[in-house]
Amino acid sequence: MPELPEVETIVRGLNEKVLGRTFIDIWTDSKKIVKKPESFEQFKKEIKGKTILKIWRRGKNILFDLSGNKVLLIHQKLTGHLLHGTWSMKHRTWQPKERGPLEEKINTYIHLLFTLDNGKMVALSDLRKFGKAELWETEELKKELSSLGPEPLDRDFDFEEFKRVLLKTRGKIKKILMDQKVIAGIGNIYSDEILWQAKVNPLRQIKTLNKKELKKIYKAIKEVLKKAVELRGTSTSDYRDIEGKKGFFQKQRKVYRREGEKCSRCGAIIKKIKLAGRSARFCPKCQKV
DNA sequence: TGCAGTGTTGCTTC
DNA sequence: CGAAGCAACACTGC
Repeated sequence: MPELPEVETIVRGLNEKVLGRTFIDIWTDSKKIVKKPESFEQFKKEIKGKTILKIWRRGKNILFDLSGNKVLLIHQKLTGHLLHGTWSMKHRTWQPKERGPLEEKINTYIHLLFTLDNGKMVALSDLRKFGKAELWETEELKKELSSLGPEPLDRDFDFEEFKRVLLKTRGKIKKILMDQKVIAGIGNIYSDEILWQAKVNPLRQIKTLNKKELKKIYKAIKEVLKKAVELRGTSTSDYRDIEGKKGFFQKQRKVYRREGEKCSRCGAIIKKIKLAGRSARFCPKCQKV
């Protein structure tokens, strides 16, 4: 569900709430969500008593640096929500900042619940159960994460680095932008928005892009992602932050889930097509093939 | 009613 | 090798 800006918002929120806290208990109703170590019991045993030193992000992965050289990795995939608050297990209820039908549902889909030493909790709610939690040794995790592409908002992700990673690949630009091994953190929403801003058609083959177009895509990556982080992510559907609050980027998205509407730049009708098994939205007039 | 679609990833198949 | 298809799972909307 969440891409880089949403995950960044969650990480910032968690850093404000749970830094220095110690895990005292873990509950699940769905042991399969824990992928590493293999048994949930082992996972629980190893995390209990560990203190949270720092929370950070690599691509769309949320990482809790723990005492004892361990790292807890959480990936929310399509429908995960990582939340902070207090729940009564008897009623499985949560008191989020906003109330509504989604919040009620989020409560029912809580499958992993960490209790902290101040009585607060961190919960992973996930309708489709694609999300995962893993416990790694710090050194092992470093190797695991090294297969990801560069962080697009890092200062050293400059135009040269962008060209270097992009021109190694072949295929359609939209698919490549979403490839986590090429650049980390971009998914369906932001690849659509980036390509609209750069005026590049999602079907364009990498090898046909000229320098001017590459430059525009590079610039759009930085600008769109930065803006989306500022606006705390996109909630066109069910994305929420750790307190249950919506983001604001949906108000200024240009193409994502806007098929049939007029392009704000040229007035043509936004089109939706199938690309690499996903839907892609773009303006057929200002993003010509 | 039934089936395509949904923000992800990784494995299998060709 | 790359590209495509699909599975993991559950719900919504046409």
